[in-house]
This record gives sequence, C-alpha cells and structure tokens, in this order.
Amino acid sequence: MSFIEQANETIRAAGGRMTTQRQLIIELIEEVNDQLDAEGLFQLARERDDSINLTTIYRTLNTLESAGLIRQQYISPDHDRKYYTLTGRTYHFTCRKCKRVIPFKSDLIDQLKHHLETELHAMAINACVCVDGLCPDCQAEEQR
Amino acid sequence: MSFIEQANETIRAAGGRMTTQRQLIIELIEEVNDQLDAEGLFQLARERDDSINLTTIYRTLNTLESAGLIRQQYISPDHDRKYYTLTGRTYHFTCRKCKRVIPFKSDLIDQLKHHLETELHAMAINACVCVDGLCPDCQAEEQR
DNA sequence: TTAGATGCAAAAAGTTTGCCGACCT
DNA sequence: AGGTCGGCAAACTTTTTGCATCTAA
Repeated sequence: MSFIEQANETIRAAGGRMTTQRQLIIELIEEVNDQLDAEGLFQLARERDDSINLTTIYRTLNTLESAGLIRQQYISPDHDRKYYTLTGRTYHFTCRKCKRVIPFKSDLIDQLKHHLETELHAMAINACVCVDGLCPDCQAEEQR
Repeated sequence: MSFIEQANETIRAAGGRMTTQRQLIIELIEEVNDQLDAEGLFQLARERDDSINLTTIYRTLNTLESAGLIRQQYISPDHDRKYYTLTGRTYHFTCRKCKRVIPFKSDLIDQLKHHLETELHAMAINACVCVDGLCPDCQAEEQR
C-alpha cells in the first residue's frame, strides 16, 4: 500500500476527508523526502495550486501529525520553525557560524530511549535532538 | 569566586556594566537553581523590583547567554519557550498526557557529542535533547 | 561625561483561531 | 442535510527592536 493510500485510510478512519489540498501536501512531503517547514511547503504547493492558503498548510500538517502520518521535528537549537518529515529518524547538527546543517543518524538515540524506559519507566515516543557547534570548515577557519 | 562575582567580571570584561537589574536577575537564577523562562523570571523579579521590565529580562538573558554565563535550553518537544539554567546539563522527559516533566541525566549525550566529533569532525557546543511520551502513571492509566 | 542600559510601545515571526461560504457523502 | 474543510483576516505568543531617557563608571 502506498503512503498516499495509507494516509487516505488513516484520515478516513478518523472521520476526515481526503481533499485535493491534503493530497497535494502529502505528495509534496513524500516527493521532497526531506525536512520541510510550513513556509517551504507553502511555496512548493503554490506552484501546483496557486489558491492554496498558508493556514491550510498548517492545519493539514497538524492533522497529519496527530494521525501519526508525519513527524514534527526541530532542526537547529534556535527552534525557529517546525519541520516535518515522513519518518523523522534523522537528526541534525547546525553550524553556529555558517549555519550549515549536517544530518546524522545515531543509534545512541535509541539507546537513550531505552535508558529512559528502563531507568525512569517512561515510554519514549518522540525525541528532539539538535546539536550545534562548529562544522569542520569553520573550525579550520577559527584556527587561523 | 561566587557566581555573582564571576558574572560581574565577565560582563565587565566585555565592556558591560553590572546594573541593579542585572544583579537581581543573576541572583534569582542562582537562587532558583532550576530551569527558568523569561516570564517566570519576570514574575520573581517583580516581587523585588516592581519597575523591572520584561524587555530587560530578555535582554539580560541574551547577554548572559552570549557571555557563556547561563545556558539556554528547551524542555518540552513543543519548544514553546526558552528556559535557562546556570549549567544546563540536565535533560527532560515530558509526558504527553499529564504534562509532567521528569529531568534526567545521561552520559549517552556526551557519547553522542563524541560520536559527532569523530564521525563528522564537527565540534559540538550545545545539544538540545527533549524526549516525550508517556510517564509511568499515564501508561498504567492507558492500560485500563 | 558618555557609552551603555532601561522602560515603554510597537514590531516581528511563526502559528492558531473565528467565521462564513463551499464542498463531500 | 449535515458535518467537514478551505480561505481570509484577525488574534495570539514569545521574543526583538527603535527611541528617548537615565545611569554607572
């Protein structure tokens, strides 16, 4: 079953409808397959439907997130904006100087979740992990 | 050297001044010795100086953070507000249902920083780690 | 004396809400 | 017909900025 089909089913199961706007937004998230914020999604969506509204983007994003179809994430420690992905198992390092974002994966995060479950008996559902500092290039530049 | 003295020195070294407002804010952060947001600090500060302004709180918090005297942190995955502490080496688990916040420490986070340094050659300075899910009580309740 | 800090009000940025009309089923 | 959804504008929340005044050094 494709993601669109799955989304359709999930939304219907919750008593909702698969509108053209929702379909477009889901398609874009799937296509881009990377972190997207509401504004970025809005820009892309307008290319295909120039009557779509930012509010609709926000509302759809919230609906999809509540349904568990997409995942909300912050990228930089500034936390200026919320980003969304389908899976969201990639974390991000942001350079303080050049603002470059380097994605990374680490099983330490799953270990951390496990640690919480055994030590605190807390069931971890989602984790925000943002790290910042200096990227290799900016470290080298700093050295000079 | 007390924290106040250290703060005084650091601020002066940066060409700044130790005003009564700054002193009050620093004292409160040290006294409370826990996560504080701008609004919470403002409430406390007003009890001792009812002419203090929220803007001053924000500006002082930013000044102290730039000077490396306090650390900025987010607590819940909502990231609604910024919190500050002196040291900031405690992370937080937030329950989705009852909103309870459980602080925790873990060296996995230092391991993660180390991992980033060896794998990405990125120098980690600060990390935001917020985990949410269900606390033991709410899990039990869910079961019923 | 004078750069730096404060207070006040207003702006900014991201996100949410209220309302009404349009659309699905 | 009845509930759901989208568009628009306005509200909201947290944080920042501009400007005149004041104050520490």
